[in-house]
Amino acid sequence: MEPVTEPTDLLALDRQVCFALSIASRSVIALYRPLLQPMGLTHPQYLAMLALWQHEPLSVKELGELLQLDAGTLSPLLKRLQSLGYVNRERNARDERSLVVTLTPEGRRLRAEAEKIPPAIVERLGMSLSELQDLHAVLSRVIEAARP
Amino acid sequence: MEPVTEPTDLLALDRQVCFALSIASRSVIALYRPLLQPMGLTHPQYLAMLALWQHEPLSVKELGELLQLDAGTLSPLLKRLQSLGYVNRERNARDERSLVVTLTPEGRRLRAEAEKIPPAIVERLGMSLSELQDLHAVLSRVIEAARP
DNA sequence: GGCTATTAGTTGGTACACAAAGTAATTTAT
DNA sequence: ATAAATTACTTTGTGTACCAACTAATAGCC
Repeated sequence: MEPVTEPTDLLALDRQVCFALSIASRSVIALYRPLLQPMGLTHPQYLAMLALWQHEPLSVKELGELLQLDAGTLSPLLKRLQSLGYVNRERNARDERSLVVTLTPEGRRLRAEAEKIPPAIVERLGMSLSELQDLHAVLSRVIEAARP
Repeated sequence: MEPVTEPTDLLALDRQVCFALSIASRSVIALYRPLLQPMGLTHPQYLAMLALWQHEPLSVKELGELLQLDAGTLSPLLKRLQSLGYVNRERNARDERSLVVTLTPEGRRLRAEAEKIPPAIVERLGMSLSELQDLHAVLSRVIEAARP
């Protein structure tokens, strides 16, 4: 019987970048889970909060551009953030189609808590900052390269 | 008004590795979508097929270890692969708890089609092989570092 | 001004991903 | 040999992701 995986096997699972990307993404998100749980946030919700802490107020459309998510994903996510008491959702008086998403005082307060997270993750990963910067740089290249 | 994002802002969206990881993963998967669609596969299903082409037969447990997915995710995914006619699912005669997942002739045939995908993706990304290898290496480090 | 096209969000459908509860088969410990 | 613990998988519930269809509001065009 010939070897199942030849040296040149293009389809070998362990050499697929897309496979490594999926697993790395899920693995790192899993590290956030216990840290986010006390705030009641999922990882995508945390990313939305990051965007709001930095750029509030934001419309659903703007948030979608920042997070590269479509409105169909964000719409229910924002409702959950609202029912958690972290954001307000109201129509834009100048353009009733548009939704203005803002932070509640509670949502703003959460920022101080959230600031503990990045260092905790870096510590948990135990990778050097320069390596993480490298990673960030390559990922940015990939994101740019994959842009439609 | 003070600048929204200070140079040292730990929470700036665009410097979060987890954010770049999520988007890169979703962006790359999006490149696969049009290539997988003719075969009727989603990206997670494609990864399961990769694992099977390389290691068939596999139990749900083994597949879960390879793909780092739990049985609750794989169970319905495999049923869909079965209804597509690509895999068989039958109980292991030696241990009735265990499911033996094998490829159908149709599933095995699909491999030839699938071999066109990796080069097409690499071409579409337009990144050098060495850069992709770097990426794969860093991602492997991250996956290892994040292991529980 | 009124018709058309575009835009912003919402809703519903499919498919993960993960946690937790449930089931049936097998191991282990007594 | 049997009760208890473990294991492999299934099922259910929640929350994304993405697509497509839909609604309502605005912008463009004549």
